[in-house]
Amino acid sequence: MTYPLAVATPKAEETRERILDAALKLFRERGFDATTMRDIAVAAGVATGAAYYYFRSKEELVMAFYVRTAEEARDIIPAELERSRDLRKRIQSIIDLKLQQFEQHRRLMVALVRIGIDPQHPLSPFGEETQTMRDESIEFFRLAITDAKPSVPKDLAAELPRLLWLYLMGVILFWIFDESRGQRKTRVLLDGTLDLVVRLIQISSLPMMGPLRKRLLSIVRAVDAT
Amino acid sequence: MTYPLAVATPKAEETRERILDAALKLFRERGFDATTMRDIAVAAGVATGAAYYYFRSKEELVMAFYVRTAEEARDIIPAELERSRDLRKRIQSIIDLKLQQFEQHRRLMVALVRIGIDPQHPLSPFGEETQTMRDESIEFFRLAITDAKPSVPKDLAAELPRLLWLYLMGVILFWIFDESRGQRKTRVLLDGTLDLVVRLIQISSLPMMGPLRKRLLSIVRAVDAT
DNA sequence: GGATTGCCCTGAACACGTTCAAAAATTTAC
DNA sequence: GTAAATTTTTGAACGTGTTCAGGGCAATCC
Repeated sequence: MTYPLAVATPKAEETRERILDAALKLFRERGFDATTMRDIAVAAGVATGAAYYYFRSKEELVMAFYVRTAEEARDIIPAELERSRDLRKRIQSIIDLKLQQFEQHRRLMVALVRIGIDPQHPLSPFGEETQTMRDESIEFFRLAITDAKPSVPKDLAAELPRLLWLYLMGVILFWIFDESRGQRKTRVLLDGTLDLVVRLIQISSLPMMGPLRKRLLSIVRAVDAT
Repeated sequence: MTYPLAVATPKAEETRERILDAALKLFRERGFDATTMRDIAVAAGVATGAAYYYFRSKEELVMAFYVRTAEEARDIIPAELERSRDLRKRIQSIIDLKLQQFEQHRRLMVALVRIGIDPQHPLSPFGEETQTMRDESIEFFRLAITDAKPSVPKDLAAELPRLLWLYLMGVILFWIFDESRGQRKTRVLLDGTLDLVVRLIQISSLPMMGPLRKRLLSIVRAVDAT
């Protein structure tokens, strides 16, 4: 594979950025499907095949946007988590940031989902290639629940970050397809389920709920095992 | 649109079946992506564009398979539900049948998911065009919970079928991408979560859980509202 | 039985994502 | 400073899903 993971020269980096920017601009204006690779090439002032030197596919251009947001989040989220110990607020702040980052390109995300839903695809958020990004994301949730109020039972704390990440994926998915004005439904869903999540964590901490919690955890672990 | 929803003559019906059968055979042998419309046409003994008289797209050929299974289920499921009053068994029997129907074409379902995940797409299971099928599927779950043991609280009974259908979609999704031997992980997930689902229904019936249940229901209703 | 209508099917043509051999530009080696 | 090697860029060509103007063919009408 001659695909450059790291771009060598500054000039190449500039070309790469120009192509990506042109692509995102057109995607936002006309949508993913209506934008052709030829359009992008013209807008970026390069030949038709140029984009394929930097990106493996049209879809990878969308993925590059996703990577950008992840890089941004790297600094913002830890700082944000410092601002409160409240479990609900912390979880919400992570989700809010993600949604905010995607806001400009909500429609575009459909294209990402179409890829992402297939774990065989190199760019899937569940696949191998994105593991680092995924782990980083999960780590944010681990950070969010440590020393939070209410506190999380120890056995649950091990698996909860992964579950919350899955919850985030679900919320994002819902949001992408939420055509209600200003995506109000997502707001409702988020408000409601966040309460529910925190409530369930509290309830599952009760002594009587030990068996139920253990059952849930054993499912998660069994399913997780490779 | 000149697309025929109902095929007129027996000859046309035969051609349609020949194209669909050829397509499914090739999909199963080589996979969805590796099979071209030209391959299908040759295998069915028709011209390249012929399939487009009966199916709007390559993807719709997969959808036609899905419709077939739904038609089969129409007779089987009600009979199956008669065999037991046990809530868990009833829910499981619906899910088991669906998975069994898809078994031969598990890999192919990835293509369906890629479409289905976008509610804008005419063939999405969440879209308008599939509403009848979806409603029918939800109706099976309503049938499953009526007069079942344990019994379901009345307010929950109104929304539960839809939630269970969503649960079914989730299990199918997991199963499609479950590459463990014989999809054992799905078995584990199903066993575990079915218990959990029934348990949660029981717990939510306790008087102390009224508020929590009401909260959950209000979320579901709010999100559901158009 | 000829004309008309409408269903069924054809296959060339189109637009697209993608590939690739080769050219151009740049960097490295001496 | 020139030659060699490497990186970057080109644009024609390929294979794909899909479209569409048209052609046969059977049923219906007069």
